[in-house]
Amino acid sequence: MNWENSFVEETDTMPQTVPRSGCSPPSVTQDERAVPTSPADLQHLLRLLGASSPPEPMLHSPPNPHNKPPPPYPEDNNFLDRLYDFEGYPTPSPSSDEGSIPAVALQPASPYNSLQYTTPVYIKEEPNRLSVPGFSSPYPLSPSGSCVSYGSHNQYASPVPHHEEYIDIEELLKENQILQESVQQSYVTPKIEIEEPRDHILLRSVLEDTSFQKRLNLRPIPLELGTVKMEESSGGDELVAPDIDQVLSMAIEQSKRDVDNTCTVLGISPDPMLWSTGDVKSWVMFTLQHFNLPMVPTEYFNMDGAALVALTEEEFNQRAPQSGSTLYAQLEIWKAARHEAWKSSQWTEHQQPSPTPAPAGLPSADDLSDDEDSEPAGPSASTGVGKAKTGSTHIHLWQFLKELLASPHVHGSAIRWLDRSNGVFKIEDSVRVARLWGKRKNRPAMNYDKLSRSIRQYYKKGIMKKTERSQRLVYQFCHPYSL
DNA sequence: AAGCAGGAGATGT
DNA sequence: ACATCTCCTGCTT
Repeated sequence: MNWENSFVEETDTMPQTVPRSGCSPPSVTQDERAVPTSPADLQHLLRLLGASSPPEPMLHSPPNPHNKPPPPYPEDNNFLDRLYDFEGYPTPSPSSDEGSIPAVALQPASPYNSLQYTTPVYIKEEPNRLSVPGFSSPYPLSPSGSCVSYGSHNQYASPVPHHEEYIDIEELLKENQILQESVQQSYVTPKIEIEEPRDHILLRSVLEDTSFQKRLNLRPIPLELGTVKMEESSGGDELVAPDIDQVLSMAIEQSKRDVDNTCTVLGISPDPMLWSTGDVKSWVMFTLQHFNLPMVPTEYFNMDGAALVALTEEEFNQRAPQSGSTLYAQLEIWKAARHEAWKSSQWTEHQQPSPTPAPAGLPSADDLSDDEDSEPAGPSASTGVGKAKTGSTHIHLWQFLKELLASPHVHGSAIRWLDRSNGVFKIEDSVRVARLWGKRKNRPAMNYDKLSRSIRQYYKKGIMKKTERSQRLVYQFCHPYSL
């Protein structure tokens, strides 16, 4: 593995011929974030149920008396910072010309259930709702954890909770596991049927039990999600029976979005069946990083997506003794998410023509998976914060390449430094790099031929130069640009 | 076949 | 105006 490049990106010190984009702090005001207080609790609930949420290790797992999160990734503590920077999260950029979000509204990936967390899970009564993770970002329904602050980005840190309680959610998790198994089964043998709310029975029964609200000192959850409004002071606290369908659909939608966002970050298809060997390795590395699990040699996962999907949990554990179960569980989530995406696409086609992912198990199309940065389909999207759609299309190619280079754990199989100090890098997977670039610039027809033409334009601009010994797919930044 | 080099017009912001 | 994007021809690996 060549992941040892753990330098700190310093794009902000680079010459800014054009303002960087997508890095302005999302000047979020309370009004903008028209999210009801109670859905914050709902988000917690969804996380408990493993609907999909980032691991948020410091928020939901281990009780940390010092309120100081452990370093997310031992090999590269700046990884998350950079990843979030890449996603348009606040980086002190002197020349941000827009307060918008990158086109790919990248959110921390996290299609992840909570099965692997055996430690008690926190549920918090958050006096300051605005800081509840997932709602302090401009992406109302998105991931949770996006704004978790590592390092310097503490302006988005979650406040110290006033009080916390533990609950035992083993039962919920068990239910969730069963639920997932059923979903997985239906993935394996996809049938053309619309059986929407017939499944999830266990989840439904759990959700219908509102006693947890009192038990956990939570605010009641008014699931008038279609007309979500922020009514902070009016405190609509009357108990409303949760609409299970909406909770479920929120959970599923969230799961799909998280998966899709990870796809954007990694440049892979949302359907594991379509993954190439490189995709599989990227996903494995990313997931291990994401869960703070020990790295394993990528050769252990030298297989394509179809082979990966076919692995049993035991086989995962053989390859990665300490993390096989987690990887396996995550893959299950991905499968389920694809299945759900496919199912919903089956009947949204009749409702309204909206671009939906290619059906899982029907890999007729290519794996472009351009659906990831779609606006949050969740209810709170109706409040008009929607600026995530067309974000940082102004980014320069050289900046973009440096972004990729700055996340070797994520993109190391696509592009990596050969000589960091001299700015020499190599594109290992030209197709993927071009695909990522095309997504970022919203240019679906982008390919490496065009991308490389743009790189060549940099020769006479003094941004890049030819390497001494010309090698295929090897380029070199001119001095100040490589810093 | 894939990549490299560079001209030239088109395009989006 | 600028930074690509797109298409192209010819060359190299």
